[in-house]
Amino acid sequence: MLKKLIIILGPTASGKSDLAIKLAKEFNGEIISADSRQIYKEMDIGTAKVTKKEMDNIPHYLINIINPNQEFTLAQYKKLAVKTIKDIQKRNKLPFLVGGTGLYIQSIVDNLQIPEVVPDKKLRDKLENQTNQKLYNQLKKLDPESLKVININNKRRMIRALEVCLSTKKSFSQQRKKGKPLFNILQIGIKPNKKTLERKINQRADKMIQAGLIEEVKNLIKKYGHKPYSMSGIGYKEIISYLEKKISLDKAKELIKIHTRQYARRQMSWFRRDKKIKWIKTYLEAKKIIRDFIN
RNA sequence: GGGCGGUUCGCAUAGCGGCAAUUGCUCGAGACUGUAAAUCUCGCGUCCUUCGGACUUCGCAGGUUCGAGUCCUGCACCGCCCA
Repeated sequence: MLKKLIIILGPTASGKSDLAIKLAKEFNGEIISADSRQIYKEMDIGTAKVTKKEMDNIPHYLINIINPNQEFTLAQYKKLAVKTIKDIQKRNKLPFLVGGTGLYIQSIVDNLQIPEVVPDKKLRDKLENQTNQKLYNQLKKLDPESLKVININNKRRMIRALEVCLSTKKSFSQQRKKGKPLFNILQIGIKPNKKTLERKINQRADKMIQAGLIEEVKNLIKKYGHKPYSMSGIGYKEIISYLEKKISLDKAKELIKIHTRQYARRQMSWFRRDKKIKWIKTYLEAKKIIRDFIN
């Protein structure tokens, strides 16, 4: 008998965190974050982390787990998340996986079998210097199937596919498999209407600036420089451009809003694929679905 | 009042006689298994089921031409300079 897991997902700024906290209070739950940016310590304002106070004594996991100059991967996330969820279940609490990183969520929902090939920096650098056409030709030989899913212009993903092929001597596409379900899962999605979401996104961006996003970015640059991958997130890259005097503050704000909107769109296009998601509008709807699910 | 320069798909931009018209952004749709807030693809005048075809477009009104976004004339609006 699989143990139960509730997933709360939705586009950025849709109110997932608030909803999840309320639900966790209601159902004796604890929260595991599924957010690829909130894993970083010291990146609080720009990633819209909930504050200690907002957490309202509900334990939150997988937030603030690594430094901004460290690397983090899907495979690590999956291991940590599964372990954390099981741990919560062992203590007879209801785990709530909450976030907007579609791939992270899918790794749990579909129990993705991630090829155990650790990123090989040297190989990646070497491949990085080759032309896309060359990488494409090589992939065509080693794993033609993968080209159905990877475009010739997508160097990053061609490199990963080659990395897996070369290291395992097997094709990458053969190894992208789903495992047996790990949990009995209920997926709840928040789908705000477009106008509302756009308004919330804009308001949140302005609030971030007021709350000291610029200071946060300055401090991060001082400690880690502006090169780490963590600084490529929305809200950070734009403020960096502003601090480097490439754009005005108004322009930076505008770009943050645009990029966030585009991100929300990409998230929705990811979520739309999963027909198991139950889309809701209100807390009460969510509460009812969960009640039915756990009884 | 005079002299230039401009007016092209939401915004910006190309176009100097064969064009439904370039490019970037926005916007819309989509892909996604160890970087995923990343990376990448497609679409974007209207209509037709398609390779494709039909129709309407480049400030407005005329003109030249087989053919005009492109040349000519007039008008309107915007920008800069001289008064």
